[in-house]
Amino acid sequence: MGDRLPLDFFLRDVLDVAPALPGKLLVRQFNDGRVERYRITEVEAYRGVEDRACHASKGRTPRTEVMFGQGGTVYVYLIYGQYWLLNLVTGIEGDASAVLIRGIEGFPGPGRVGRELQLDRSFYGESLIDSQRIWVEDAEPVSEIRTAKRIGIEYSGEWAGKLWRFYL
DNA sequence: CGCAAGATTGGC
DNA sequence: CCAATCTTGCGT
Repeated sequence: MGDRLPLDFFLRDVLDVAPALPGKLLVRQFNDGRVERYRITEVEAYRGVEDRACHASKGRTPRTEVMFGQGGTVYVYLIYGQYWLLNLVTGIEGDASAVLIRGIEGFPGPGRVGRELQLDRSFYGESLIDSQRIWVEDAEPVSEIRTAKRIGIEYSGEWAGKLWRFYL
């Protein structure tokens, strides 16, 4: 079992943080005290106000507010009225970047991740450094990280072509 | 205030 | 292919 990833891990460019996440352990302590560790298998980087695929490109709104703050926090949002998608905010204040957790071992797909982890709006802004219910732990380095285009953002023009998806 | 679209999933 | 289900940003 590794150590919890410290604040410094998240205070870097999202393009440095995202590829470092596959293989690491996403840890969740549920209400009944049960602790589960899930190996992260797939993520995507969303890089600030310039990245048209990033929600922060809409500007600072109640929804994107947390992304504009310092990294090391959780950004969750409900999509299609059904799934809570989990993002880890990265960078220094103002970077407005985050990593979408697209898959964990046994639960591929961002919607499935949120369902397995029983996420809801109360996780918005949660600190990955202090939280007693969700955090990330270090693990053995993985051999190879693959890259691909991000999924479901065809509307974002040139940004749709970036190889900002990272997976095992 | 109304409305269309959404970083998805599962079923037909 | 398409419905589910509801929040959000934007236009009127």
